[in-house]
Amino acid sequence: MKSREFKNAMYDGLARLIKALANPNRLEIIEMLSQGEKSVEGVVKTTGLSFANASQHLQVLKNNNIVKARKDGYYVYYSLVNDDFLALYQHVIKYAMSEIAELEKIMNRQRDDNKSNDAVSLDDLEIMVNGQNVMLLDVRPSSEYESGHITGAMSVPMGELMEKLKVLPREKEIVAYCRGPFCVLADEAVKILSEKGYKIRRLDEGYPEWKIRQLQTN
Amino acid sequence: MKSREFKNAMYDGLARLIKALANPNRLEIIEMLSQGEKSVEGVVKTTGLSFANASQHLQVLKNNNIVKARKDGYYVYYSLVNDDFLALYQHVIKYAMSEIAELEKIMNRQRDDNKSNDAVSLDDLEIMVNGQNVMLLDVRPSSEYESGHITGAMSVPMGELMEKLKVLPREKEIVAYCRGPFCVLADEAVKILSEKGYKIRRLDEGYPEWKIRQLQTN
DNA sequence: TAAGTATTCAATATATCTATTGAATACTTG
DNA sequence: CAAGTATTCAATAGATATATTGAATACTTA
Repeated sequence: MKSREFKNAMYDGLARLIKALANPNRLEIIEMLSQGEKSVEGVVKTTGLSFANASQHLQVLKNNNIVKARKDGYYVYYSLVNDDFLALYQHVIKYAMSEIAELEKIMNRQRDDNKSNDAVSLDDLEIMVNGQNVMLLDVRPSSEYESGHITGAMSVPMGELMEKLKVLPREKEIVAYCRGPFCVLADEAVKILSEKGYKIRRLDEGYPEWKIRQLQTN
Repeated sequence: MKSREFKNAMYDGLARLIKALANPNRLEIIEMLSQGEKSVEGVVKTTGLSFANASQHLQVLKNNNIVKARKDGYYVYYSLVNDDFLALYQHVIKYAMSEIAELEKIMNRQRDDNKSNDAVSLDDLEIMVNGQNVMLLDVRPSSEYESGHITGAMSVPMGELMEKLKVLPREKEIVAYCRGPFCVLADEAVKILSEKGYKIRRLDEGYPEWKIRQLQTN
Protein backbone atom coordinates (compact mmCIF):
# COMPACT_ATOMS: atom_id res chain seq x y z
CA MET A 1 0.00 0.00 0.00
CA LYS A 2 1.34 3.38 -0.94
CA SER A 3 1.81 6.09 1.64
CA ARG A 4 -1.04 8.23 0.35
CA GLU A 5 -3.44 5.28 0.21
CA PHE A 6 -2.62 4.39 3.78
CA LYS A 7 -3.14 7.92 5.02
CA ASN A 8 -6.42 8.23 3.14
CA ALA A 9 -7.67 4.95 4.56
CA MET A 10 -6.82 5.99 8.11
CA TYR A 11 -8.26 9.49 7.89
CA ASP A 12 -11.38 8.26 6.11
CA GLY A 13 -11.99 5.69 8.84
CA LEU A 14 -11.41 8.22 11.55
CA ALA A 15 -13.66 10.80 9.90
CA ARG A 16 -16.41 8.20 9.60
CA LEU A 17 -16.39 7.70 13.37
CA ILE A 18 -16.42 11.42 14.04
CA LYS A 19 -19.22 11.96 11.52
CA ALA A 20 -21.35 9.56 13.52
CA LEU A 21 -21.03 11.98 16.44
CA ALA A 22 -21.51 15.13 14.40
CA ASN A 23 -25.26 15.46 14.77
CA PRO A 24 -27.24 17.12 17.56
CA ASN A 25 -29.90 14.42 17.73
CA ARG A 26 -27.33 11.67 17.99
CA LEU A 27 -25.53 13.58 20.73
CA GLU A 28 -28.76 13.77 22.68
CA ILE A 29 -29.29 10.05 22.18
CA ILE A 30 -25.80 9.40 23.49
CA GLU A 31 -26.58 11.43 26.58
CA MET A 32 -29.75 9.38 27.09
CA LEU A 33 -27.92 6.09 26.73
CA SER A 34 -25.18 7.16 29.09
CA GLN A 35 -27.80 6.88 31.86
CA GLY A 36 -28.28 3.20 31.07
CA GLU A 37 -29.90 1.18 28.32
CA LYS A 38 -33.08 2.42 26.62
CA SER A 39 -35.52 1.00 24.12
CA VAL A 40 -36.24 2.90 20.92
CA GLU A 41 -39.49 3.95 22.54
CA GLY A 42 -37.55 5.32 25.50
CA VAL A 43 -35.33 7.37 23.21
CA VAL A 44 -38.36 8.64 21.31
CA LYS A 45 -40.07 9.75 24.51
CA THR A 46 -37.30 12.00 25.76
CA THR A 47 -36.00 13.30 22.43
CA GLY A 48 -39.29 13.86 20.63
CA LEU A 49 -37.97 12.26 17.44
CA SER A 50 -40.19 10.03 15.31
CA PHE A 51 -39.71 6.28 15.67
CA ALA A 52 -38.25 5.89 12.20
CA ASN A 53 -35.86 8.76 12.68
CA ALA A 54 -34.70 7.63 16.10
CA SER A 55 -34.20 4.13 14.74
CA GLN A 56 -32.11 5.49 11.88
CA HIS A 57 -29.89 7.50 14.20
CA LEU A 58 -29.45 4.49 16.46
CA GLN A 59 -28.47 2.50 13.38
CA VAL A 60 -25.77 5.01 12.52
CA LEU A 61 -24.40 4.81 16.05
CA LYS A 62 -24.50 1.02 15.95
CA ASN A 63 -22.71 0.82 12.60
CA ASN A 64 -19.93 2.90 14.06
CA ASN A 65 -19.51 0.83 17.19
CA ILE A 66 -20.77 3.50 19.52
CA VAL A 67 -23.87 1.68 20.74
CA LYS A 68 -24.94 -1.94 20.87
CA ALA A 69 -28.41 -3.50 20.74
CA ARG A 70 -30.03 -6.28 22.70
CA LYS A 71 -33.49 -7.68 22.09
CA ASP A 72 -35.80 -8.63 24.95
CA GLY A 73 -39.49 -9.36 24.40
CA TYR A 74 -41.07 -6.73 22.19
CA TYR A 75 -38.27 -4.23 22.77
CA VAL A 76 -34.80 -3.60 21.39
CA TYR A 77 -32.62 -2.08 24.09
CA TYR A 78 -29.71 0.12 23.07
CA SER A 79 -26.74 1.01 25.23
CA LEU A 80 -23.29 2.56 24.89
CA VAL A 81 -20.73 0.04 23.77
CA ASN A 82 -18.27 0.72 26.61
CA ASP A 83 -17.03 3.21 29.17
CA ASP A 84 -14.04 4.22 27.06
CA PHE A 85 -16.44 5.80 24.63
CA LEU A 86 -18.26 7.57 27.45
CA ALA A 87 -14.95 8.98 28.69
CA LEU A 88 -14.16 10.21 25.18
CA TYR A 89 -17.59 11.83 24.86
CA GLN A 90 -17.16 13.62 28.14
CA HIS A 91 -13.74 14.85 27.07
CA VAL A 92 -15.33 16.39 23.98
CA ILE A 93 -18.09 18.05 26.02
CA LYS A 94 -15.60 19.42 28.51
CA TYR A 95 -13.44 20.89 25.77
CA ALA A 96 -16.43 22.42 24.03
CA MET A 97 -17.78 23.97 27.23
CA SER A 98 -14.47 25.60 28.08
CA GLU A 99 -13.46 26.73 24.58
CA ILE A 100 -16.68 27.71 22.84
CA ALA A 101 -17.78 31.03 24.21
CA GLU A 102 -21.25 30.73 22.73
CA LEU A 103 -21.97 27.50 24.58
CA GLU A 104 -20.81 28.98 27.85
CA LYS A 105 -23.08 31.95 27.28
CA ILE A 106 -26.15 29.83 26.62
CA MET A 107 -25.38 27.68 29.65
CA ASN A 108 -25.00 30.73 31.91
CA ARG A 109 -28.28 32.20 30.74
CA GLN A 110 -30.03 28.91 31.48
CA ARG A 111 -28.55 28.73 34.96
CA ASP A 112 -29.29 32.38 35.69
CA ASP A 113 -32.93 31.78 34.80
CA ASN A 114 -33.06 28.99 37.33
CA LYS A 115 -30.89 30.58 40.01
CA SER A 116 -28.74 27.48 39.70
CA ASN A 117 -25.56 29.28 38.83
CA ASP A 118 -23.77 28.44 42.03
CA ALA A 119 -23.18 24.85 40.97
CA VAL A 120 -21.25 22.25 42.95
CA SER A 121 -18.34 20.51 41.20
CA LEU A 122 -17.54 16.85 41.69
CA ASP A 123 -14.50 17.93 43.73
CA ASP A 124 -16.70 20.07 45.97
CA LEU A 125 -19.15 17.25 46.36
CA GLU A 126 -16.49 14.85 47.58
CA ILE A 127 -15.47 17.29 50.30
CA MET A 128 -19.08 17.98 51.29
CA VAL A 129 -19.96 14.29 51.50
CA ASN A 130 -16.99 13.68 53.77
CA GLY A 131 -18.35 16.37 56.06
CA GLN A 132 -21.69 14.49 56.16
CA ASN A 133 -23.80 17.63 56.14
CA VAL A 134 -25.28 17.14 52.69
CA MET A 135 -28.17 15.36 51.07
CA LEU A 136 -27.78 14.13 47.50
CA LEU A 137 -30.90 14.21 45.34
CA ASP A 138 -31.19 12.20 42.12
CA VAL A 139 -34.00 13.85 40.16
CA ARG A 140 -33.87 11.60 37.09
CA PRO A 141 -36.65 9.11 36.30
CA SER A 142 -36.48 6.18 38.69
CA SER A 143 -35.48 3.72 35.96
CA GLU A 144 -32.30 5.69 35.44
CA TYR A 145 -31.63 5.79 39.17
CA GLU A 146 -32.06 2.05 39.27
CA SER A 147 -29.58 1.35 36.51
CA GLY A 148 -26.94 3.34 38.39
CA HIS A 149 -26.63 6.35 40.71
CA ILE A 150 -24.17 8.26 42.83
CA THR A 151 -23.45 6.43 46.08
CA GLY A 152 -25.70 7.66 48.84
CA ALA A 153 -28.12 9.55 46.62
CA MET A 154 -31.87 9.51 47.19
CA SER A 155 -34.19 9.07 44.23
CA VAL A 156 -36.79 11.80 43.85
CA PRO A 157 -37.93 11.96 40.22
CA MET A 158 -39.13 15.43 39.21
CA GLY A 159 -42.73 14.24 38.99
CA GLU A 160 -42.72 13.24 42.64
CA LEU A 161 -40.87 16.24 44.00
CA MET A 162 -43.89 18.01 45.49
CA GLU A 163 -45.18 14.91 47.27
CA LYS A 164 -41.83 14.25 48.88
CA LEU A 165 -41.19 17.72 50.25
CA LYS A 166 -41.64 16.55 53.85
CA VAL A 167 -38.78 14.08 53.55
CA LEU A 168 -36.29 16.80 52.61
CA PRO A 169 -34.24 18.37 55.41
CA ARG A 170 -34.30 22.14 55.88
CA GLU A 171 -31.07 22.36 57.84
CA LYS A 172 -28.85 20.29 55.52
CA GLU A 173 -27.43 21.45 52.19
CA ILE A 174 -29.14 19.65 49.33
CA VAL A 175 -27.32 18.90 46.06
CA ALA A 176 -29.49 17.88 43.10
CA TYR A 177 -28.05 16.10 40.09
CA CYS A 178 -29.35 14.56 36.87
CA ARG A 179 -28.01 13.42 33.50
CA GLY A 180 -25.15 15.82 32.95
CA PRO A 181 -24.32 19.46 32.30
CA PHE A 182 -27.01 19.81 29.61
CA CYS A 183 -29.76 18.25 31.67
CA VAL A 184 -32.23 20.75 33.10
CA LEU A 185 -34.00 18.56 35.64
CA ALA A 186 -31.62 19.62 38.40
CA ASP A 187 -32.09 23.27 37.41
CA GLU A 188 -35.83 22.92 37.80
CA ALA A 189 -35.44 21.22 41.16
CA VAL A 190 -33.19 24.04 42.36
CA LYS A 191 -35.69 26.64 41.23
CA ILE A 192 -38.63 25.00 42.97
CA LEU A 193 -36.90 24.08 46.20
CA SER A 194 -34.95 27.29 46.67
CA GLU A 195 -38.18 29.27 46.36
CA LYS A 196 -39.54 27.16 49.20
CA GLY A 197 -36.54 28.06 51.34
CA TYR A 198 -34.42 24.93 51.06
CA LYS A 199 -30.65 25.25 50.85
CA ILE A 200 -30.15 23.66 47.45
CA ARG A 201 -27.62 23.80 44.63
CA ARG A 202 -27.13 21.68 41.54
CA LEU A 203 -24.21 19.44 40.67
CA ASP A 204 -22.33 20.97 37.76
CA GLU A 205 -22.21 17.62 35.98
CA GLY A 206 -24.23 14.43 36.28
CA TYR A 207 -24.25 10.73 37.01
CA PRO A 208 -22.19 9.63 33.95
CA GLU A 209 -19.39 12.05 34.81
CA TRP A 210 -19.34 10.76 38.37
CA LYS A 211 -19.23 7.19 37.11
CA ILE A 212 -16.24 7.77 34.79
CA ARG A 213 -14.49 9.62 37.59
CA GLN A 214 -14.94 6.62 39.87
CA LEU A 215 -13.47 4.32 37.24
CA GLN A 216 -10.49 6.56 36.67
CA THR A 217 -9.61 7.04 40.32
CA ASN A 218 -9.69 3.31 41.12
CA MET B 1 -35.57 29.88 27.53
CA LYS B 2 -37.53 26.66 27.50
CA SER B 3 -35.89 23.37 28.30
CA ARG B 4 -36.07 22.08 24.72
CA GLU B 5 -34.66 25.31 23.28
CA PHE B 6 -31.75 25.18 25.68
CA LYS B 7 -30.96 21.57 24.85
CA ASN B 8 -31.19 22.24 21.12
CA ALA B 9 -28.89 25.23 21.39
CA MET B 10 -26.30 23.24 23.32
CA TYR B 11 -26.38 20.16 21.11
CA ASP B 12 -26.36 22.25 17.94
CA GLY B 13 -23.30 24.14 19.12
CA LEU B 14 -21.55 20.97 20.13
CA ALA B 15 -22.38 19.25 16.84
CA ARG B 16 -21.02 22.24 14.93
CA LEU B 17 -17.64 21.81 16.59
CA ILE B 18 -17.60 18.07 15.92
CA LYS B 19 -18.65 18.60 12.30
CA ALA B 20 -15.57 20.73 11.82
CA LEU B 21 -13.53 17.65 12.70
CA ALA B 22 -15.59 15.20 10.70
CA ASN B 23 -13.63 15.37 7.45
CA PRO B 24 -10.55 13.40 6.44
CA ASN B 25 -8.77 16.34 4.81
CA ARG B 26 -9.27 18.52 7.85
CA LEU B 27 -7.96 15.75 10.08
CA GLU B 28 -4.82 15.58 8.00
CA ILE B 29 -4.45 19.35 8.23
CA ILE B 30 -4.77 19.13 11.99
CA GLU B 31 -2.00 16.54 12.08
CA MET B 32 0.18 18.86 9.98
CA LEU B 33 -0.46 21.82 12.24
CA SER B 34 0.23 19.80 15.36
CA GLN B 35 3.88 19.79 14.23
CA GLY B 36 3.96 23.57 14.38
CA GLU B 37 2.57 26.44 12.33
CA LYS B 38 2.32 26.14 8.56
CA SER B 39 1.45 28.48 5.71
CA VAL B 40 -1.35 27.54 3.32
CA GLU B 41 1.37 26.63 0.86
CA GLY B 42 2.90 24.29 3.46
CA VAL B 43 -0.43 22.56 3.98
CA VAL B 44 -0.95 22.27 0.21
CA LYS B 45 2.46 20.69 -0.26
CA THR B 46 1.98 17.82 2.15
CA THR B 47 -1.74 17.20 1.63
CA GLY B 48 -1.94 17.58 -2.14
CA LEU B 49 -5.09 19.70 -1.88
CA SER B 50 -5.63 22.68 -4.16
CA PHE B 51 -4.94 26.10 -2.68
CA ALA B 52 -8.58 27.12 -2.72
CA ASN B 53 -9.68 23.89 -1.12
CA ALA B 54 -7.00 23.96 1.58
CA SER B 55 -7.89 27.57 2.32
CA GLN B 56 -11.56 26.66 2.65
CA HIS B 57 -10.81 23.84 5.07
CA LEU B 58 -8.57 26.09 7.12
CA GLN B 59 -11.39 28.60 7.19
CA VAL B 60 -13.76 26.00 8.62
CA LEU B 61 -11.24 25.14 11.31
CA LYS B 62 -10.70 28.80 12.10
CA ASN B 63 -14.41 29.55 12.36
CA ASN B 64 -14.70 26.78 14.90
CA ASN B 65 -11.82 27.93 17.05
CA ILE B 66 -9.61 24.99 16.24
CA VAL B 67 -6.86 26.90 14.45
CA LYS B 68 -5.70 30.50 14.42
CA ALA B 69 -4.02 32.54 11.70
CA ARG B 70 -1.12 34.99 11.72
CA LYS B 71 0.11 37.00 8.75
CA ASP B 72 3.81 37.53 8.13
CA GLY B 73 5.14 38.87 4.80
CA TYR B 74 3.51 37.12 1.90
CA TYR B 75 2.31 34.20 4.00
CA VAL B 76 -0.55 33.43 6.33
CA TYR B 77 0.59 31.00 8.99
CA TYR B 78 -1.94 28.71 10.63
CA SER B 79 -1.51 26.87 13.91
CA LEU B 80 -3.60 24.95 16.42
CA VAL B 81 -5.34 27.24 18.84
CA ASN B 82 -4.06 25.53 21.99
CA ASP B 83 -2.75 22.34 23.53
CA ASP B 84 -6.10 21.43 25.06
CA PHE B 85 -7.41 20.87 21.57
CA LEU B 86 -4.39 18.77 20.68
CA ALA B 87 -4.99 16.61 23.76
CA LEU B 88 -8.61 16.16 22.73
CA TYR B 89 -7.62 15.23 19.18
CA GLN B 90 -5.20 12.62 20.47
CA HIS B 91 -7.85 11.19 22.74
CA VAL B 92 -10.10 10.71 19.72
CA ILE B 93 -7.31 9.06 17.71
CA LYS B 94 -6.45 6.75 20.57
CA TYR B 95 -10.06 5.68 21.01
CA ALA B 96 -10.48 5.09 17.29
CA MET B 97 -7.31 3.05 17.04
CA SER B 98 -8.29 0.77 19.89
CA GLU B 99 -11.99 0.39 19.09
CA ILE B 100 -12.26 0.38 15.30
CA ALA B 101 -11.06 -3.00 14.08
CA GLU B 102 -10.77 -1.80 10.49
CA LEU B 103 -8.31 0.95 11.40
CA GLU B 104 -6.19 -1.46 13.39
CA LYS B 105 -6.13 -3.82 10.42
CA ILE B 106 -5.01 -1.15 7.97
CA MET B 107 -2.35 0.05 10.40
CA ASN B 108 -1.01 -3.49 10.90
CA ARG B 109 -0.81 -4.09 7.18
CA GLN B 110 1.14 -0.87 6.73
CA ARG B 111 3.56 -1.77 9.49
CA ASP B 112 3.98 -5.33 8.24
CA ASP B 113 4.92 -3.98 4.81
CA ASN B 114 7.64 -1.90 6.41
CA LYS B 115 8.77 -4.42 9.02
CA SER B 116 8.01 -1.69 11.53
CA ASN B 117 5.56 -3.69 13.55
CA ASP B 118 7.70 -3.93 16.63
CA ALA B 119 7.05 -0.33 17.60
CA VAL B 120 8.34 1.38 20.73
CA SER B 121 5.77 3.02 23.00
CA LEU B 122 6.42 6.28 24.81
CA ASP B 123 6.70 4.27 28.04
CA ASP B 124 9.32 2.01 26.48
CA LEU B 125 11.19 5.01 25.16
CA GLU B 126 11.43 6.58 28.58
CA ILE B 127 13.02 3.43 29.98
CA MET B 128 15.39 3.08 27.03
CA VAL B 129 16.52 6.69 27.26
CA ASN B 130 17.29 6.26 30.95
CA GLY B 131 19.52 3.31 30.02
CA GLN B 132 21.38 5.62 27.59
CA ASN B 133 21.81 2.95 24.92
CA VAL B 134 19.49 4.49 22.34
CA MET B 135 19.63 7.05 19.57
CA LEU B 136 16.50 9.05 18.77
CA LEU B 137 15.98 9.97 15.14
CA ASP B 138 13.59 12.74 14.08
CA VAL B 139 12.86 12.04 10.40
CA ARG B 140 10.45 14.94 9.82
CA PRO B 141 11.38 17.94 7.66
CA SER B 142 13.86 20.13 9.50
CA SER B 143 11.39 23.00 9.87
CA GLU B 144 9.21 20.76 11.99
CA TYR B 145 12.18 19.64 14.07
CA GLU B 146 13.03 23.27 14.64
CA SER B 147 9.60 24.23 15.88
CA GLY B 148 9.77 21.44 18.48
CA HIS B 149 11.20 17.96 18.96
CA ILE B 150 11.68 15.24 21.53
CA THR B 151 14.50 16.09 23.92
CA GLY B 152 17.76 14.58 22.76
CA ALA B 153 16.59 13.69 19.26
CA MET B 154 18.77 14.16 16.19
CA SER B 155 17.24 15.65 13.05
CA VAL B 156 17.68 13.55 9.92
CA PRO B 157 14.95 14.45 7.43
CA MET B 158 14.08 11.57 5.10
CA GLY B 159 15.67 13.31 2.12
CA GLU B 160 19.03 13.38 3.86
CA LEU B 161 18.94 9.87 5.31
CA MET B 162 21.33 8.27 2.83
CA GLU B 163 23.95 11.02 3.17
CA LYS B 164 23.99 10.74 6.93
CA LEU B 165 24.35 6.98 7.18
CA LYS B 166 27.89 7.27 8.53
CA VAL B 167 26.74 9.28 11.53
CA LEU B 168 24.37 6.56 12.70
CA PRO B 169 25.67 4.05 15.25
CA ARG B 170 25.53 0.34 14.45
CA GLU B 171 25.80 -0.87 18.03
CA LYS B 172 23.09 1.33 19.57
CA GLU B 173 19.35 0.83 19.18
CA ILE B 174 17.86 3.52 16.96
CA VAL B 175 14.30 4.75 17.44
CA ALA B 176 12.82 6.78 14.59
CA TYR B 177 9.80 9.02 15.07
CA CYS B 178 7.80 11.46 13.00
CA ARG B 179 4.39 13.18 13.10
CA GLY B 180 2.27 10.58 14.82
CA PRO B 181 0.77 7.12 14.42
CA PHE B 182 -0.45 7.85 10.86
CA CYS B 183 2.83 9.27 9.64
CA VAL B 184 4.81 6.89 7.43
CA LEU B 185 8.17 8.66 7.44
CA ALA B 186 9.36 6.60 10.38
CA ASP B 187 8.14 3.41 8.68
CA GLU B 188 10.20 4.24 5.62
CA ALA B 189 13.26 4.98 7.74
CA VAL B 190 12.86 1.64 9.52
CA LYS B 191 12.59 -0.20 6.22
CA ILE B 192 15.67 1.40 4.73
CA LEU B 193 17.88 1.23 7.79
CA SER B 194 16.94 -2.25 8.92
CA GLU B 195 17.80 -3.58 5.46
CA LYS B 196 21.22 -2.04 5.92
CA GLY B 197 21.65 -3.88 9.17
CA TYR B 198 20.93 -1.16 11.70
CA LYS B 199 19.01 -1.99 14.88
CA ILE B 200 16.05 0.30 14.34
CA ARG B 201 12.42 0.47 15.40
CA ARG B 202 9.80 3.18 15.11
CA LEU B 203 8.08 5.08 17.88
CA ASP B 204 4.45 4.06 17.99
CA GLU B 205 3.35 7.66 18.18
CA GLY B 206 5.01 10.96 17.31
CA TYR B 207 6.21 14.32 18.49
CA PRO B 208 2.78 15.81 19.34
CA GLU B 209 1.91 12.85 21.55
CA TRP B 210 5.22 13.20 23.37
CA LYS B 211 4.61 16.91 23.83
CA ILE B 212 1.17 16.47 25.37
CA ARG B 213 2.54 13.74 27.61
CA GLN B 214 5.22 16.11 28.87
CA LEU B 215 2.60 18.74 29.65
CA GLN B 216 0.42 16.28 31.51
CA THR B 217 3.15 14.77 33.65
CA ASN B 218 4.48 18.17 34.77
C1' DT C 1 3.17 53.22 -7.72
C1' DA C 2 3.18 49.12 -10.39
C1' DA C 3 4.13 44.35 -10.70
C1' DG C 4 4.09 40.19 -8.34
C1' DT C 5 2.92 37.31 -4.51
C1' DA C 6 0.04 34.13 -1.42
C1' DT C 7 -4.33 33.71 -0.12
C1' DT C 8 -9.29 34.14 -0.29
C1' DC C 9 -13.78 34.67 -2.47
C1' DA C 10 -17.96 33.43 -5.21
C1' DA C 11 -20.39 30.45 -8.01
C1' DT C 12 -21.50 25.83 -9.06
C1' DA C 13 -22.13 20.85 -9.84
C1' DT C 14 -21.93 16.69 -7.27
C1' DA C 15 -22.19 14.00 -3.29
C1' DT C 16 -23.80 13.18 1.29
C1' DC C 17 -26.94 13.84 5.23
C1' DT C 18 -31.49 14.30 7.29
C1' DA C 19 -36.46 13.94 8.40
C1' DT C 20 -40.67 12.22 6.64
C1' DT C 21 -43.78 9.02 4.81
C1' DG C 22 -45.91 4.72 4.39
C1' DA C 23 -45.11 0.17 4.38
C1' DA C 24 -42.62 -4.26 5.74
C1' DT C 25 -40.36 -7.17 9.15
C1' DA C 26 -39.46 -9.91 13.06
C1' DC C 27 -41.10 -11.02 17.17
C1' DT C 28 -44.26 -12.33 21.03
C1' DT C 29 -48.22 -13.96 22.95
C1' DG C 30 -52.66 -15.80 23.32
C1' DC D 1 -51.13 -20.14 13.85
C1' DA D 2 -53.14 -15.56 13.87
C1' DA D 3 -53.26 -11.03 15.83
C1' DG D 4 -50.67 -7.51 17.78
C1' DT D 5 -46.40 -5.37 19.00
C1' DA D 6 -41.98 -2.50 18.55
C1' DT D 7 -38.81 -1.72 15.35
C1' DT D 8 -36.80 -1.30 10.80
C1' DC D 9 -36.76 -0.57 5.84
C1' DA D 10 -37.09 1.94 1.35
C1' DA D 11 -38.01 5.86 -1.19
C1' DT D 12 -37.79 10.69 -1.45
C1' DA D 13 -37.44 15.76 -1.15
C1' DG D 14 -34.88 19.23 0.86
C1' DA D 15 -30.72 20.76 3.25
C1' DT D 16 -25.80 20.74 3.84
C1' DA D 17 -20.99 19.65 2.61
C1' DT D 18 -17.30 19.31 -0.80
C1' DA D 19 -14.00 20.07 -4.64
C1' DT D 20 -13.36 22.78 -8.66
C1' DT D 21 -13.06 26.76 -11.37
C1' DG D 22 -11.79 31.31 -12.37
C1' DA D 23 -11.43 35.58 -10.56
C1' DA D 24 -10.64 39.11 -6.77
C1' DT D 25 -8.14 40.71 -2.73
C1' DA D 26 -4.61 42.21 0.26
C1' DC D 27 -0.10 42.48 0.67
C1' DT D 28 4.94 43.18 -0.34
C1' DT D 29 8.70 44.72 -2.70
C1' DA D 30 11.28 46.71 -6.24
